[in-house]
Amino acid sequence: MTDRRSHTTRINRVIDHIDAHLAEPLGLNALATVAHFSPWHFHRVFQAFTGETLADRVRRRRLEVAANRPLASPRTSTLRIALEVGIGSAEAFTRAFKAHFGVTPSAWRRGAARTWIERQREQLSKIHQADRKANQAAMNGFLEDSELWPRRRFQGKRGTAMDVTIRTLPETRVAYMRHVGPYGSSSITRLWQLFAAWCDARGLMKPRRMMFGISHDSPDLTAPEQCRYDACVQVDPSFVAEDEAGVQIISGGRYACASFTGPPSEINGAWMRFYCEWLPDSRYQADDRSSLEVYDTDFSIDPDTGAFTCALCIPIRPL
DNA sequence: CATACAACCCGCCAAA
DNA sequence: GTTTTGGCGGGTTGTA
Repeated sequence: MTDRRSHTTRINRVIDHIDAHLAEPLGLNALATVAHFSPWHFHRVFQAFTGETLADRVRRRRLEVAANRPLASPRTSTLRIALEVGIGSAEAFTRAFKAHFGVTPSAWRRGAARTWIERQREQLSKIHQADRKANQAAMNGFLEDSELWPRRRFQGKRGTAMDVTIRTLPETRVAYMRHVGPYGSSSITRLWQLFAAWCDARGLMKPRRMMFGISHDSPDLTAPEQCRYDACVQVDPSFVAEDEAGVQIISGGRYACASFTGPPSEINGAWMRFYCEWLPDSRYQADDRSSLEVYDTDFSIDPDTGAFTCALCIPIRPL
C-alpha cells in the first residue's frame, strides 16, 4: 500500500521518459536506471503497477504515436515514421502495427483509421453513459466537501461558436497527481478533489496558482483504461517531488486555445468539438505535445451547477 | 534479489 | 519504388 505509493513517482518518471525519448533505444536496463531499480526488480514492479510489460508499453506508445502521424501528414513514408518513433525497420513496423491495430499501416491510412476511431468513441460514450450518476455524485461531493475554490454564479451563457486564439504558453514546472482511466469520467473529478486537498496541505492553494489538466493520450487511439490525465499545479524550482505527486515540465510553445464554460460533464464534448470541428478547418495540425486544460488564477465554481471556466489548449504547428 | 532457460521479437535478406 | 510477407539467426525479454 505505502509501497505502491512510494513507487508511483519513480514509475511515472519512467513512463514520462518513454514518451519523451521514443526515438531512442528504450531497453530494460536503460529504463531501470532511470527508475533507480535493478532491472529484474524493476520489471516486476512496473508490471504490477501498470498491468503491462515494459517492452509492451514501449511498443504500444511507439505504435500509438506512429498511428497518429500519417493522419496529419500522409506524404511521409511509413519507413520514415517507423524510424521517427524508434522502430528500427519497416518490417518490424508493419508486423507490430498489424498485431496492435489489426490492419497494416497502409490500410490504416486508406480509411481503417476511421473505423478504429469510431469504435473508440462508441466505447467511450458507453462508459460515460454508465458513469453518469457517479459523475454527478462526484461533482456534488466535490462542491460540498471543498471550500478551497472561490464560488461564483455563472449566468446561463452556453457555449455557442467557439472563439479560438493562438497563444504561446511558457514552459511551466508543475507538481502533478496522475489518474489513468477514461477521460471525462467521475474518477477525474475525484482526482481533482484529492489533489486540491494535497495542494492545500502544502500551501499551494491559498495564493492562487496556475493549474492545469494534462491529457497525455489521444482517446481516439489509446484504450480508455490506459489514458493518462494529470492534475497539476505550478510550483517553484525548489519544490521537490513527494510520494503521491511527481514533478514534470509542461512544454511551452504554440497552442490553440478555446474558452470553455460549463460543468465537468460537458468538458469532454467541448474537447471533441474542438478537435473535430475547429482543428481540421484550421491552418494548423496537432503536434506531439500533450493537450492542456488551463485553469487561471481567478478560477471559480458555480455552487449550483458545478460550472467553471477554463481554456482548452491544443499544441499546434503550422500545416 | 539472481540465475537460467524458453519464447518471443527485432533486424536482415529475399521476394511477391 | 513502396509496402507487405516469409524465413531465419541472434539478442532480449518474461518467468520459473
